[in-house]
Amino acid sequence: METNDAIAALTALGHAKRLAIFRLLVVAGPTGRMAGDIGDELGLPGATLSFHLKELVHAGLITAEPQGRFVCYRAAFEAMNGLIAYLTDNCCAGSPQDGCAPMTSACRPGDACC
Amino acid sequence: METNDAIAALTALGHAKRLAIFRLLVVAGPTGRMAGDIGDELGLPGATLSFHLKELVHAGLITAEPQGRFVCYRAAFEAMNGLIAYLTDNCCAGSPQDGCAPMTSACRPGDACC
DNA sequence: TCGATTATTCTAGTTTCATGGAAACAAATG
DNA sequence: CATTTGTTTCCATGAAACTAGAATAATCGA
Repeated sequence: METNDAIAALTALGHAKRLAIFRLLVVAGPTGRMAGDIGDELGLPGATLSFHLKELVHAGLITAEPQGRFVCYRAAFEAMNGLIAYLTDNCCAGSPQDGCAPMTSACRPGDACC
Repeated sequence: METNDAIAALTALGHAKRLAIFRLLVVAGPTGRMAGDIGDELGLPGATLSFHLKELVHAGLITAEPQGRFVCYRAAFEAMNGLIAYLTDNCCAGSPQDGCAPMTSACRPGDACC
């Protein structure tokens, strides 16, 4: 993932309503959710919802698939994983013995940090 | 990690200069870097650097430790890992068989998604 | 075709953030 | 104590983001 992509993704997620939308779609999984469904669940006016959905699509974090009158939104899991990889890339300059991170569930055996 | 903490962290990272600072500290590992050192490396004026460092500290992503006239900044790896865990928490409502994510390096065996 | 439903774009008002020079502050040094 | 060096705070300016009502576009059922 490029730096600019990471910034775009992080900026998009750094907002309460967009993070709520994204989390909703992450939990929903590959099935996704309809736009109106999301708006109902989060109590967002149409225009506001549409604005934030567009931001998330533009950041590459979700995808939109029109289905007749409806639009199905889904989390882009590859982008999410790419973002996570970007944040941890080359941590501690690749010297695990530095013990930069505690052994948490977010650490993987092959990581530089762990 | 609480939702508000995650938002604060994501907002802080969603900015080119702050992301550069954070990445620098992630690569530096537990040793950390001095404030002036960071400013030199990234070419930031003192005031601007101090502003962004404060934002990152406030978001819990880095820590500051005064050492005489110097201040050593370090990445808060636990916060970083907590943020990553927040993003992926309960993905696909805990049904791995949905195949919500491809098997990437960011996926761990125990994940709901993978 | 017509009306109802769903979603997006337009638009304007408000708020919030980023920048960096100058000044202030703190700690070490002579 | 005065000076130097490293860092932070103050502040004014300019830029960008958020919100949501109203208008618009697209689709479906009757």
